[in-house]
Amino acid sequence: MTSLDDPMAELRAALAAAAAELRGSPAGVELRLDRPPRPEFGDFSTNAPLQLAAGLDAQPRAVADRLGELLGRVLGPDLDRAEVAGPGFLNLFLSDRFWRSSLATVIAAGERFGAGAAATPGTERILVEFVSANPTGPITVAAARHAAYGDSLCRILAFAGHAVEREYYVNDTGAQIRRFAESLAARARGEEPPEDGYRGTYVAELAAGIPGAADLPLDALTARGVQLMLAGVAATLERFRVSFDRFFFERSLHSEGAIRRTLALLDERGHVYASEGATWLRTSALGDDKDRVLRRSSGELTYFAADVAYHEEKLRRGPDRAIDVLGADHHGYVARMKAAWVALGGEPDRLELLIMQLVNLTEGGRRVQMSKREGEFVTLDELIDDIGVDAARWFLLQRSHDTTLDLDLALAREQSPDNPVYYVQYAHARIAAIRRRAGEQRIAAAGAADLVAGETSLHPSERALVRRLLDFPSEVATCATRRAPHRLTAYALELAQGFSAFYRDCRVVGAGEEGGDEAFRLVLSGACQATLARALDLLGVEAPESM
RNA sequence: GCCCCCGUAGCUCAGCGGAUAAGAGCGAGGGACUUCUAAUCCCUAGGUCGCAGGUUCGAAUCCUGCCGGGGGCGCCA
Repeated sequence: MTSLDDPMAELRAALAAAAAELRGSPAGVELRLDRPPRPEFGDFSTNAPLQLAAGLDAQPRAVADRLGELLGRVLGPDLDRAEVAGPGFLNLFLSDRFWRSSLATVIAAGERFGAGAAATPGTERILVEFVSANPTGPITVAAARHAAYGDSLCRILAFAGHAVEREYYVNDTGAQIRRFAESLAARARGEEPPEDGYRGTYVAELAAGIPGAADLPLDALTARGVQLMLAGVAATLERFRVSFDRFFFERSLHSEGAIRRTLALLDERGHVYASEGATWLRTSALGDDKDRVLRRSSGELTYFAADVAYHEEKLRRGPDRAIDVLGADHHGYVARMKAAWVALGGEPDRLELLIMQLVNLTEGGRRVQMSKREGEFVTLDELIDDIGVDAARWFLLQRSHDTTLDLDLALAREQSPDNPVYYVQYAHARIAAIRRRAGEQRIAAAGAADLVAGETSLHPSERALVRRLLDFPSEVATCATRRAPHRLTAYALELAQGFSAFYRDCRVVGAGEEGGDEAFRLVLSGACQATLARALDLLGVEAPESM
């Protein structure tokens, strides 16, 4: 997106131009345009005078005065007035001409509105690994949160202009897998799984789906079981609108000697030593609180060793950045992986390890129990059957990834305005209804109209709605850089609220007779609908035409 | 023993790379419109931003300590 597609970027540029005139080159200072809490403080406020005053050795309020004048010259009729406030803030009141031409800019940008926001800091090739749940059982609600988060993050990063690769790491070897296979074998023979095995009923069902399972060698049964389980997992994720570019199998690291090569490489670089019969990686030299075992005294490789090799492989593929979305139980693992990454020659900042917090399901305030041990856990399939994909994704995305999330099934099921996802979808559907009512002719006429030339004074609800629309590009950029899809749920809700208020105050179809501007309102509704649809798409939630 | 997350209105939570005067939804109370989808909107009440220090012209936001809640780790995967 160029600044020509983003009215706020143009406004910021105008501010920078005025500041530059005051001071030459405003290098090193961040000139911010904030949204004041109340309309009396204007449409936007800036701390620029405070920032500039220090370098100019002048009173901030005097600087604010002069900046206001300069800005008036740069913005011309777009600026209604500028007021100095507090210690040296400048409150800006934009004119209807600004709102009108801004809407025209948004419409001209079309599909590009809000896209490519990452261009300024630079686009990157980003490898995102998420879910990576062991193929020993169905996707749980905790993993569902990973799926929703990782997928939405990828959508946002891609929309912001990055090249994103989505990857699922499959732990298809090791002790857990062995227990899984043994449980399958037991079920196939009609026996109970071993004490430390997997006891869920799905194991028996899976075993029943493997011809001759009771007589297969354990290796073959393992391969078949993992394959079937993973197919089920992928199908569930597909249903949840989550897809991957690549499933990476841990087994391939063993069979192709990648782990051995990685260990040799680390040894060459002097990061490895032997002690107590085990082989260790000296992670403590790189920020970890102790060294970590790569090969146990028994000769067995650790899970960590495989993961180091996996990251060596990632590093060799040459992405600008790798993001690992990990479970809460992996937080102790962050320091050692980061150390390994650096030992492998990676730049520390190019590996991001994001820790997801847990999900609690509640039902009207009561906690719903989830116990994987007993095989009585809520699966993603069950969650989708209960509340639907849209509600599930929305509620799982609503909170920051690093905070514990309570999902109220009763609320998520509800089809009422109390339920935010329905509220937002309803606003979208309602706009669709208005446009159907208007008909193609009026919409075409509105599209051809000169919005800026409109004479009528805008209703406050119209201005407020345009302003919320203009927030979209920077909101997307923030969501991308802070890896924070949850902010988009808040934005979508605010935009929907803005539309609902506008809808109440302003007749759209046939507005001309009541003093409003039908063309402007049709175009505004359309832009609002498109932006709601885009925000929902980035969250992986559908935007219905009718409800 | 070590580590992570959280503590903001009655409830659920945004905000937390500092900045004028703290936000939303639900719940509570009051009201509007009788429509282009009432699956709506507006107003009111309600907060020592866990506590105590510190940095700063300025802290819910950054730092330190403490208290309370949740969770994790310690050649498991």
